[in-house]
Amino acid sequence: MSQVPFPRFNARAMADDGDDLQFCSTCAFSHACLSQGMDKAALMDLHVLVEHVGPFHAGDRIFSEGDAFDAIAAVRAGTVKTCVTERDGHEHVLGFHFPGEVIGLNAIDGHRYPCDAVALDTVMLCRFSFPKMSMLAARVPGLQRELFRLLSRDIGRAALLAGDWTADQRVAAFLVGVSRRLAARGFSPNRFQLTMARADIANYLRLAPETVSRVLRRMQDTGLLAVDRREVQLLDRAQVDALAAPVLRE
Amino acid sequence: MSQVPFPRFNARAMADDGDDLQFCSTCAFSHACLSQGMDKAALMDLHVLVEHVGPFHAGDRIFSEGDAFDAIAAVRAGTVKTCVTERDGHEHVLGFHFPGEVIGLNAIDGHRYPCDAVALDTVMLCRFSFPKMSMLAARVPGLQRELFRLLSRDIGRAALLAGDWTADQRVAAFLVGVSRRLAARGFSPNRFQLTMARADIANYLRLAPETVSRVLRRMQDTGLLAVDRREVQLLDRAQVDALAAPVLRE
DNA sequence: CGAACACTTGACAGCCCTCAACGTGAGTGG
DNA sequence: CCACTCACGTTGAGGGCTGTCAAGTGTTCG
Repeated sequence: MSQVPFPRFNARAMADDGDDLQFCSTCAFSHACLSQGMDKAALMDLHVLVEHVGPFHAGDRIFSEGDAFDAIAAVRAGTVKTCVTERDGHEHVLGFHFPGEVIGLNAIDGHRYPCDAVALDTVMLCRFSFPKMSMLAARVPGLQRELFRLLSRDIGRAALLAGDWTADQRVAAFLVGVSRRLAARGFSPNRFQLTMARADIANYLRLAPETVSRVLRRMQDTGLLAVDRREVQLLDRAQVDALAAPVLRE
Repeated sequence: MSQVPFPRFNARAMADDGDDLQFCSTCAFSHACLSQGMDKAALMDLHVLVEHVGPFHAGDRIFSEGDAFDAIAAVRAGTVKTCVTERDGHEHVLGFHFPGEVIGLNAIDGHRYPCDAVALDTVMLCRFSFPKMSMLAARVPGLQRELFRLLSRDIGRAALLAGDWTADQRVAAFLVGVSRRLAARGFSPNRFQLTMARADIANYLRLAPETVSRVLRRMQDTGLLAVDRREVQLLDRAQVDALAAPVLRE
């Protein structure tokens, strides 16, 4: 759990990046970058803005609550957990962030990060200076739209788990959510590895770890899925979807 | 519960508006409008953008889930409830919006309103065309910053009630929140009228109406507050604050 | 005055948390 | 190769908070 500063641009890391175009296609800003409306000069400006940082390793702190905010970041590889720590030391998991997703948006108001971000495995990031990005957004309507859209979407997402759902509905919604987000990156939607511990899942869903265990056991016994340690296989996708539907509002 | 379209600018209503400057000082965009950095021409542009709409009356629908999104609105007077209706007809209250606060921000992503907005009493609004406001924001850095800030803040707010708090903590946090927001508009922080029904409060807090009743009764019995129908008086502010503190992260 | 509605109060049950013990797999050192 | 350790996960028993159901009270409005 070593403290790692949010490092600046690392020339060595970038040299290893491989195909930048392919990278962009999975990035949260791909819509903005690749939209036909955006002129070449602006696109170049955005790419110059990017700083590739990492790797972070499991347990590394990417930023901490209270740190001065000056950048948002897109996850390029790995999984990031965002959480807050109560005064009594108890931790609240706010969310998990997979490749292509953006962290730090909730820090714009307040100019400080309102939560910690922790790497769950080996994480690579693309860092964007927010002041610079704001200036660019003023010149590039497509980028401004994209930022507004990402921010707006997170408002709705945060409200999803606020309902008074049962433990089964919550777990099902979590699994469906992970499945969809991984599938969007080309992974198998019905068989995947969870990168986070049971305790993290439980904490995120506002359940006890024991309850998550019991729900997974019950779902396995009824043939909805197969679980082997952190590998999950959705056997009866229709049933799981049906359980998750009210939570996801479908 | 009559269906009312989101009306266009009403010249008669505006004629009754009184002091526009005072109005602006309580508006969510006052920071943007009154900031010294904003040039006169841009300020005028923003004012021209405003359409005063209303009045809406208790039960009137301001917009409905699925309506095409083209405007956000600042509440000028009254209280607005935002909510979604499940397939089974059950309603989920997402939030209450007091004068000076903005509704519609969560509609930017998706281009449709993701929830209903209902007037709880007599409501007056200031309507801003979002496409026009975006264009203006590109020219006026202060306005773009303000929009980013409002969006970012709502992400954090939505996550507040997602924790696994007790009924007492939830009710206390609700009362403290209302108190602060009303106080910011110049009302008494320790004695105020709730504009929403118990059922709406309970629904918003994910509790049963009976539980809200019981908690209020208990708090009254222990001297924390006095309740008379919808009038609430905070008698032991320190205790109520202490109960609400973990929910509000203080 | 009566009806509709909002709110309150009480009894009971159910879901999930807490506490405790046990099982399992990965890493380590002998 | 095996024993040990430790973190993680699972399983079981019991209790508390809150939801549900039901009935009663008070207020507003026609």
